[in-house]
Order: sequence, then C-alpha cells, then structure tokens
Amino acid sequence: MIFRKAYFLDADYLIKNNETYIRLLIKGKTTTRVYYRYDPYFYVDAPEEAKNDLEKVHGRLKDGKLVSPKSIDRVDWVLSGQPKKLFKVYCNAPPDVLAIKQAMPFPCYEYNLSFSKRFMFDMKLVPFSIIHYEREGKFIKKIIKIEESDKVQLNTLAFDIETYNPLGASRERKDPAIMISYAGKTSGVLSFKDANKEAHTLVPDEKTMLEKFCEIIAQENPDVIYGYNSSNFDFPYLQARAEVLNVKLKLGRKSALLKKVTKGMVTGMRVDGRIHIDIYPAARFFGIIGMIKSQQFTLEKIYEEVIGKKKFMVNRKNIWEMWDSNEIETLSQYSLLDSVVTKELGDHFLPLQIELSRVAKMPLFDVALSTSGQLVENLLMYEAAQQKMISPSRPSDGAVKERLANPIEGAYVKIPAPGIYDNIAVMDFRGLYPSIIVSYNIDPFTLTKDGNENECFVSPTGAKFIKKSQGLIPSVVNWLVDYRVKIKHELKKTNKDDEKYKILEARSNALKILTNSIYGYLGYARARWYSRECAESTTAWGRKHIQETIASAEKAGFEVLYGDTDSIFLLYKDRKQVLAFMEEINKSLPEKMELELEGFFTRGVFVGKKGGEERGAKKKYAMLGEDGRLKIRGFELVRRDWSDIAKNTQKKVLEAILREGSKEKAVAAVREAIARLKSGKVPFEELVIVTQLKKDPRDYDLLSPEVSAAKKLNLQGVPVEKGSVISYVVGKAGKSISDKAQPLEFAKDYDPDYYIDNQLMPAVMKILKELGYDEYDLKVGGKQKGLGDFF
DNA sequence: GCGAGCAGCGTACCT
DNA sequence: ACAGGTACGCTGCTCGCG
Repeated sequence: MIFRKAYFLDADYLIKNNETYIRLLIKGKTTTRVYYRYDPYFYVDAPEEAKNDLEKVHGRLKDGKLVSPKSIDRVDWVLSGQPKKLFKVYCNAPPDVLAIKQAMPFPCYEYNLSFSKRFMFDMKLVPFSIIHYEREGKFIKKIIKIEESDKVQLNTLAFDIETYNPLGASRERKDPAIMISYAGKTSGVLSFKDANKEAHTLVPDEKTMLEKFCEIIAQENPDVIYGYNSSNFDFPYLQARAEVLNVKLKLGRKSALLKKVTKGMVTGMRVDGRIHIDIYPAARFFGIIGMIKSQQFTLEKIYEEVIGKKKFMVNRKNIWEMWDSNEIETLSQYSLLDSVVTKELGDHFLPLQIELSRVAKMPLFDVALSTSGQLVENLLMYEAAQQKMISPSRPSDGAVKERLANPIEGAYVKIPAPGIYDNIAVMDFRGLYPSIIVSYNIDPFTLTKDGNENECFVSPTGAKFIKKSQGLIPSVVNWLVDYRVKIKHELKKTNKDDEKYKILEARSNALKILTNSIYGYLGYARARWYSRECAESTTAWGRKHIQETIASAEKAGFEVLYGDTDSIFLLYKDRKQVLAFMEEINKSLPEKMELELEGFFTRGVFVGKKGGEERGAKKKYAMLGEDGRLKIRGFELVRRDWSDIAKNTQKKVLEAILREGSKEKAVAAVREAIARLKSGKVPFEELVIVTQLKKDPRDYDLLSPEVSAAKKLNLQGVPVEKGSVISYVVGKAGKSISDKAQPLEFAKDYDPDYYIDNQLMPAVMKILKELGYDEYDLKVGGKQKGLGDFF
C-alpha cells in the first residue's frame, strides 16, 4: 500500500465494466489521474412501504436500454426546511439517474446534479485542497483526509492560431491553419512558411505543424491552457484540420480527447488532463460583475484595460494577404504577441479564478465558464449537502416565464432638487442587501405563514421569517462576510510583496463577488433558491432603512439632497454633527448593518430633468471630493454614446464650476466649442458617436441612427452583427438623423447644427441653467442682465 | 399637408 | 442567463389645425 498526497484540481467520471469511477485530476510531484469507485444516486420522497416498488422501477436510456436501481437506502434528510425520511436510490451509472427518475411515480430530488459535483459535495472535496490517500495502482483505495491549503502552483501556457481567410472568415474544412504560436515556460511560433525571427520555427507542412504543436504541449506539459475564444475557434479549428489531415491531435495529458461542454449559454472545451481556460468568457464574467469597464471584449481592449499597455495591432482582415505576400515576419510577430498577451491576461486573472474556485467549491475549469448565479448556486448546494438538506429542484420553463413576467420591486431613489451645493457628506450602508439577509434571517425555508409575530422578523411586505435556527442562505452570507473580515485583517498584517498577499487579496475579492451576488440570485428566475418573498422582503427592508435614515437626518436638522438604494447625500455645516448622526443611526441598526461615511465633498452639481426643470434628475451628479477628485455619475460625459466634443465641453463646464467656481470659464468653454463646430474644422474623432447593437441589424423595427449606419457599413461589405459596436458621425446630407448618420469610415462632413443643438447644448445647458443662463445667452450674445456672483 | 406632442424602442448608466 | 431603477435620443405615429 502506498500513501500519497496531492492537490485536487478537477474531477469527472468514467464507466468501466459496468462500474462507475470518479476520475480525479491531482497534482503532486507530477500532475496525474487517479480513480475512485463511487455510485451516483438521487432522492425519492416515497412512503416506507414503497421500497419494493422502487427497486423494480425501470428507466429507459436514450439508446433504449432498460436500467433499474442498483440499491436503495432509507435516509433522514431535510426537505423544504422539514426533517424527512427519504429513499436514496443508487444507480449503476450517471446516465441511469435521469432515466430512472423519469420512471419514478414519486417526487424526486437532486437528480439534476453532475456526478463529479455530487462526489465533491459528499467528500467535502474542495478544489486545490490536499487529498491524502492510499493508492493501489491507478486507484484510490481509501481517502485518509482532505486538508485545506492556500498553495498550489500551476504551469500555464497560452496559444493562438492563425488561419488562412481569403473570404473573410476561414472555412475549417478548406482553409489551412497557417501558424500556431504558444507562450508558456518557453514561447515560439510554428509555421510552414519561414520568417527571420528567433522564435519562429519552420516546419514542412500544416500536418507537421500540428504534430509539432502536440510535441511542444507534451514537453511543456501545462496544467492550464489559455486561449482567447479558443473554445469556439482555436480548438474546434485545430480539431477539424487534424481530421482533414488525418493527424492525431494529442493536446491532452493522456489522450487527444477534446470534449465540448455546454454551461448555460456558453460552450467550453475540456482538454483531457488539463484545465482549459478560455479568457473570453472569463472576461465577460468580469465585465458583468463590474470588474472590467470595457464594453468591447476583444483581446486588445481587455489587455489594454486590465494590463494597462497598448498592444500592437494588425488588421485581422489582412492575415491571408500577409501570408500570400510573404510578410511572415509581421504575421509571426503578431501571432506570438497574441499568445504572450493571452498568457499575461490569463496569469493576471488566475489567482482570482482559483479563489473563486475555492470559495464557491467549484472546479477551476467550471469557474472559468460560470456566471455569478452558477457560482452562488454551487456554493449553496455544497452547503446544503453539508447540512443534510435537499437542494430545491431547478424551475420548469413555465415557472421561469412566470417569474420573469413578475419582476420584484427594487430600490428607492430620492429625487434631488437641482442646484449647486457646497459641503456635501455622503454615507452609505455597507453591504446593504447581504446585511439585511443575515439580520432578518431571509431564506425560502425560514419563511413562515403562521409564525407568531414575536418569534419572527416581519418584513415591510408582511412576510414573516423565523428568528431562531438560521437559514441556509443567511448562514452562507454570514460565513462569506465573516471570512472576508478575517482575510482583510490578515491582509493588514501581510507584506505586500509576499506571495501570500496576492492570494489573500484575490480571496477577499472572490468573497466579495459571491456576497454581492446573493441578493441577485434570490431574484434570478432560473435559481433553485429563487424566492419572490425573500427578494421582495430584502428590497423592502432596504427601502425602509434608507427612508428612515433620510427622515432621521432631516429630523436632526440636515437637508438631505439625494439618496440611491443604500446611500445618502446631505448638506452639512459641521462634520462633527455628521459623525454624531451616523453614530446615532448605527446604534439603532441591527448588529450586522452599518452606515459608513463615504466622504465629504466641497461642492456638487445636481441638474433638472430634460423637460421639467423643477424636478431633479436621478442618477446624475458631479461632485468635487476633498481629495480634489471628481466623482461624476450619469452625466453624458460618462456615456460612450455621446460625442467627445459634447462630453469634453461638459467636463470643462463642470470643472470650471466645481473647481474654480467660475461661470465665466464655463461659458467661455461652450462658446469656444460652438465656434469650433461652426467653423467646420472639428475632426471626426471628436464627433464620433459610439453605440453597440444588441440585436442583429436586420431585427430592428425602427431605423435608429446607429442601425442606419450599420446598414451602410453592411452595404460596403463590412460585416455587422449582433454585438457590433458602431461608430458614426452625423453628416449634412439627409432629412432625418438616421439618414445623416454615416459610419466613421465613410464620413465626409458633419452637420454643425446637429452637433450644436443635439449634442453640445443639451449636455451643457442643464448645468448652465443652474447658473441662470439660457440658450440665447450662449448662442447669441453675452449675458446682459445682472446675475450677480453665484459663488 | 404639416408641425406639435407623445408613446415606445433602445442604449447606457447607477446602486 | 445575478437584480431593478432611471435618463433620454430618436422614430414614427396620432391629432389638431387650416
């Protein structure tokens, strides 16, 4: 008997001789695979006497084969918050589970759970923990213990392929892959045309190129393979080429197996014995949760934003031309750079992805393909299993539709009075929704209909939540929050150069991502733990707290300017009063809730809505912080679908008012912009309006300017599809603005009147109105009537 | 026949 | 394919006016 220990990386399963084995990917001295006998199962809610019937149930597999349970146990478990005796129905193989479930005449549970997850949950096998085991050949005889660990070192390699594309898009059965680059411990480029570059290796033909690439992968032996859109492009393309050329594409550790997996809307590619991370969906994920601001998810844009360096660009359309005209040096350089950049990005994201994997108890490969909803769900299912609770089933399509049709009332936003203000204090509730969920024990199964009011938290909607016995969701949120506090404490004691610092920082971020996703998950139509009452109660308590705090502030003599969801903006004279007020509020709040100071601002601008000036616009303000930094929200200046000339002038106006208190400078900036526009000499870069098409251009009923510009692009042979970002300039020719909208590439002139009346003036007038100006003053003459000095 | 007014679509933003 | 709340430009329609 041999005793071993290794880091656990990933799990899937294998059926051999009609027995099911969990196949673990582990990393000790080397990365390898071991097998463990384990049977899949699901739960059935049936009376004791039904046992014999259950044993005889036959399910039909897709191939027609009949299957029946392997064995059946009676277990004590918790179903919908109530203790319950259930049958645990073991099956011979994972595919049997669904087949047998479908033939069961009783309610079934947890049949829709991947077998490897089931195993991980049962064993408390968390990714990157250390597994100690007894080994017999390739098999785990016994798992001795599983130990948490902070460490794990993964070898990473990025790759990128170039394909011949004389028709625009390459046809995988016809057009060859012409180049493959990689960046791991070593880096290089393979091609069957030579380039005078050190990193460039000449091979005789495409077939040899593929073989050589497999050799390099075997040599480098990476644990993690990165690509950019590699699940949808590079891997499938290489696979098709290998098939056409009759080459074995062995990129895996032991085999050539490349398996397509679908997770929700995204597809991934599982590479045998390695962890393939496609950076594209990963970047999308970071975009959705707000860690990445970029709206375009090209490798270049993401690299620029995340790493902060510009990447040298070649127009992708020209790859085949470069190939044909033998500009192989440039092409080779470009290809290598893509791999190097992909590796840099991958290594940048990896620590956070590893920590998400640890925190959500989900293998790294799956994390890289997951949405935050899936991470939350996985964590909840893991915890449910530990607490012997049945996880709720996924909603039916009908239920999802029903949920979508009935949205949940959200947050409260106070209407601000337009104006320019001095001395603004901003405070907000730290983690409002998570703290409400914990404070009021909000969970689908602490929810009760007939609870005594003294034993329940009663939400403003009337929903009642039992006080004692903490619900699963509050317990998970509590754990996430407390754990993060602990990590932050440790971070303070750790040296920034220490490798541990990076890990802790990433873990803190992972915990934050999960914590902030829980409320959204409760209201997510496809969630197993969706609960209208819970989500509604959470926001209702949120509205109650913010409104009560606003009322208290007013009672304490403050003028409350504005508030949105969890924040309060108030005018102050003495900071001490602000701090005292906050202390008072915090004393009255439940323990887990806290109002904290965001900062003091010396001056702020709030503007009126487009039509009515008296009512202020929500979600739109600009303030000058004490640190000299501007906090600008919602203004045209932060929106990409406005031209730079309008945005820059608006910024000048705001800065003149906030920093210098000079309305003259503000007006001068506007007059200058008008003059420049009238001169006709403003370059197109300042006039471009950028808008994304969220649908295919053909699917619009209405012809908006961006759709019109997109169609003009299409006519010129430039492909435009769903998700394309359109840059256009409003020209002189045409009646409607859509007529006038010209793609930036084809813009010949611009319409000064449009830019003055529809871009510049709307952006600045709302602000200047607060200073007493009207449009006539700016466009025609100087201000005649005495305004007096505002400041 | 024409302009004003308005609803609805669509995008991007805020928390 | 984590939530809802909000502003606002533009199109294309209705409606009143003459």
